[in-house]
Amino acid sequence: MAKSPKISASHEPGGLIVHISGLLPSLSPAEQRVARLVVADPADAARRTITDLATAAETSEATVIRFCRSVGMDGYPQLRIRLAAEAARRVEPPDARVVGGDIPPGADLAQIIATIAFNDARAVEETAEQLDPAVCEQVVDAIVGAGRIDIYGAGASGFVASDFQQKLHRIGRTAFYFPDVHTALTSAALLGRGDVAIGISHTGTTSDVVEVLEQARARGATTVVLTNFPRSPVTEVADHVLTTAARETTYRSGATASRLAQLTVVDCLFVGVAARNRPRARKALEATAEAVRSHRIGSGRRRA
Amino acid sequence: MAKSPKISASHEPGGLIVHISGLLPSLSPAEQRVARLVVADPADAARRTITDLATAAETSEATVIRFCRSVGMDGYPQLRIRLAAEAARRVEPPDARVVGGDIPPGADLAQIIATIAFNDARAVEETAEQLDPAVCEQVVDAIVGAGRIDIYGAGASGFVASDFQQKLHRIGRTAFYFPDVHTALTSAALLGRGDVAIGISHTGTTSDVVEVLEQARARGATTVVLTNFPRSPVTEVADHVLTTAARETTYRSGATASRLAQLTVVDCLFVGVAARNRPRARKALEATAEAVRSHRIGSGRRRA
DNA sequence: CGGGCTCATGAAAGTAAGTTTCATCCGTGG
DNA sequence: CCACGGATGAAACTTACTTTCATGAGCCCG
Repeated sequence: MAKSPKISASHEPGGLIVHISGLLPSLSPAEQRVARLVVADPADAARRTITDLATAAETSEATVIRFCRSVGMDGYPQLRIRLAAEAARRVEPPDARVVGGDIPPGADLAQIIATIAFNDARAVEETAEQLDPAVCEQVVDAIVGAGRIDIYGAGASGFVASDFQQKLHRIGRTAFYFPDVHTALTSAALLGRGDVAIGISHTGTTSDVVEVLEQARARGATTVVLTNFPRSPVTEVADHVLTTAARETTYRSGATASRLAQLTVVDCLFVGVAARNRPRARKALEATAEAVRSHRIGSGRRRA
Repeated sequence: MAKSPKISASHEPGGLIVHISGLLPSLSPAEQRVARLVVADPADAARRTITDLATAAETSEATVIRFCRSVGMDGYPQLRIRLAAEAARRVEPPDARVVGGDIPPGADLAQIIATIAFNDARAVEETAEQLDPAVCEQVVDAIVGAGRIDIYGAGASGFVASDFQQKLHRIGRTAFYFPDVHTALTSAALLGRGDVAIGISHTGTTSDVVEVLEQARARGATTVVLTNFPRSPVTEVADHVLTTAARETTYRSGATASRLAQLTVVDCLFVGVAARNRPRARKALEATAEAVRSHRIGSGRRRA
């Protein structure tokens, strides 16, 4: 009953391929042919059926099975999935993505997508890393205790401001968003101690936002700003400064990365506020979700 | 005419799991049980035999096969090796961040921030991975050649629609965004061949968006939809389907991750369109940037 | 030089896995 | 109430995988 060696490959966390090529010389000729195919292109081998692989190696299925056993596998299917896993792992992302740089003129869409996504994801991650939880906490405190929350933002930041307003509203906080300076100033004039004014400005230089926060602060409201530039003019009129970390300098991509970063911060604040009063917030969310249900098609799953 | 848009599963470099969770709602109950097992632990699923998996999902082998086909695989073995590859690739962050899960009740803000950022960044990355450049290209073509572009989106998706409109407008494309159904329908009725109608709906079940696209399509316009669920009702009225890959199921975080994913896709399309006519787009961008300069404090530099 | 040995090998039999077919069941809308 | 269409699993079927076994090549020793 003296059978094949069967070198344990189960303790081969990283290198099945290495393992195989290591004991390649100890294999029989026919098995070596199989081994060489496998080592040459693991991913391809994983795709083949045993018969297919046997044919490619100019041998029989039996030999392939023997090969499997020789390298420590139970059988062909096991080898197959191990190979697939192995092959997948060694797909390095060495592709030098342009970090924060411009899209090269000749780029095709696949490249464009990769570059944009990379930068966008990066902006979100880096923003989170540099966000000061202590400041967030203070802002959350202010919002939770506020009688009223006014939110301002012009242009692209206006979307974010509006989003924030909608979120707070959905969990029952009294929040307003003003798209234009005049109504914003009017509203700010009516703020008082205990109220909160939040300004959003990517550059931190939007005069409208500065003016409104100034007004709000003069009335005794707590002022908060969300900007990418921690020393911009707007930070001078803010009690609390929250910053995003988008590197994007050009308007090339319409400042989407900074928008995403802003939305992420807003989301953090929102969840922070909601977490303060979980049951009530949950109930409010459910109620609002219910309200739009009639505009949905089908209650369960969709289509066939 | 009843052309159903193809759900590109063959093209799908990195996100089989994401792809599956996107399709989850469109699957039959028994298939959903299988899908859930697979998504929960791909590596484990890859190890199982079809009979084994069927038993675990309390169903028959036939259903597992149906599931394979539903997600675009040829059969079970193919699914298996793809799963193995997938599982191997995702080098899980050692830090046990809640992926797509809920924020634990006792969480402090630092945790909340980390969790949210992780999920948000993930949504962006995974969306990019599963985006089909070919479809994007077609959409870009349509936009570039369009006489007029109408964009629709309700609720949260409305922000994205509006953002898209603004972006296109800034580079000189004639684009409109309609916040309410009635004006949208009116506008859609005036579309014709060569025009483009773009609908944005996270769930894909927003009846307003479906109606509007239906109308637009009937008038001969090219219809495009951006959704998280590739087999939702809205995809039936779309010539081109673009999908996001946000796993977020609860409304806990106000669907921010899906919003970010949508914005990323919009950004890709925008850059794609702009890249078609670089000089003109650049000039347009500069002109619009100039237009808001007077609302900025300081002429150029900030900080000290 | 040849008998008996080992070992590699593939043909073929055998078993298990995967796939297809089909009858049944269930809910839906006329 | 019936017709219909979709979902589902049992079973037939096909393909893939595994085992068995006979063959034959090399090879050592008589």
